[in-house]
Amino acid sequence: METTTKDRILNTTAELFRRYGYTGTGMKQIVTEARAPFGSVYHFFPGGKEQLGREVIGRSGQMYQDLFEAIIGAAPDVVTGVHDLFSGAAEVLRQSDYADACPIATVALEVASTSEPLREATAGVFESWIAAGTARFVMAGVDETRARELAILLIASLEGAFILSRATRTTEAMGVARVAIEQVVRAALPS
Amino acid sequence: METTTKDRILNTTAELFRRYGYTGTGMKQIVTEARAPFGSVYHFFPGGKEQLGREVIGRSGQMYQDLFEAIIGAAPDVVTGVHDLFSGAAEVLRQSDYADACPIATVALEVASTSEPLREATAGVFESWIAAGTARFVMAGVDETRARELAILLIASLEGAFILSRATRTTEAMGVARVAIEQVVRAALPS
DNA sequence: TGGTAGCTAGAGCGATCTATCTAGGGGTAT
DNA sequence: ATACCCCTAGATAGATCGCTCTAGCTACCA
Repeated sequence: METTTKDRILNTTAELFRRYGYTGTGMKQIVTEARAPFGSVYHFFPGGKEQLGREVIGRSGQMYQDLFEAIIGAAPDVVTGVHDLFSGAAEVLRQSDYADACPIATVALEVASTSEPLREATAGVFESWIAAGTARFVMAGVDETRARELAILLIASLEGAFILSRATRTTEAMGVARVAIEQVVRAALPS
Repeated sequence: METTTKDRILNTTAELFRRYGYTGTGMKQIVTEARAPFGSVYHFFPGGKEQLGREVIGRSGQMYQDLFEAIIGAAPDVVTGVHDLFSGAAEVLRQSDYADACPIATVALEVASTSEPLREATAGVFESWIAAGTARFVMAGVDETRARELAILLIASLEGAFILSRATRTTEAMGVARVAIEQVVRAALPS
């Protein structure tokens, strides 16, 4: 696992973006942390920091989508799945001393008005998360339109709870969001 | 209005933070945009960028809280107030070409793991927003514990919807969050 | 009129930023 | 062995970062 230099660069950059954001993460910092030679970064990513950013955003987005689907897939029903999702997020926050939250949100807010390619990359991730969530709710018997609304609400609440939790160093918001979304989802399921 | 140099610096910095974040905003950029001499920034804020950041966070937090209270205060009931709040946010997003969202969220995510004083400043803002929201729901007849949960859920959903809206350049998430929170609040009110 | 405080004004310092450059190592194919 | 290519390696350029410094302007008071 992670034997190649390129993989080390991608993984390290993803972790640094999650904690310090896009502008807050330097190329020097990336190569140092990844134990990679400086020249290798521009060999693998000739488009520079922006190209590296695009690939990291896409990769992190896919990895988190896989994680979401694994968590919800392992649960006996979709309400329990939602519960496990928020509980898992709270657990990661606590274990990382409130450093590791969503790998996309920070970058998304930073680049929304500065880099159109990066903004599109974050939008693509959110769209695919929404699509995945919609599919899961449809599978549980919710009609398409309502399913998409539930998916958007779930993701928005999760992201918002991440912000409040990281700022206050508390999982209170994550717990509140969990209970609320559980109830909304339960009410939307066919009886 | 905004006659003094100090006020111009504070207002300009607040606007730049909202669009480009904390690390993405430079001191040179601030003085240029504010048409202020460079020395004045360090005259008024001897603590440098961090002190300026703290004051801007506190000020923006207070201004937005006043705005929230004005919007909700002008509404005939609290559900309509919630409606107007989300609608207003969507309107500002559209009018600013999805540049102007929450002035605190971007900075909060950026500094959470890099500057403890700034992190505390953002936490203080969120706490006071939660307190204000809680008070409003209590006034509408909701018991204290549930009122705080509603306030947290409201703020988290709003912040999350800001992220999705800015990234996708759509107000869909803001609309979905609006309807959902309206219903949750309505259900929590005494009948 | 001279002194003082508050603010303006911007040159410039050291550090750090992203990115480019050249040079060389190491494996594979011929 | 030789040629070739992928990748390593890091010095360094040029711009920008936050910040410090000195000097001067303006208004008010003695």
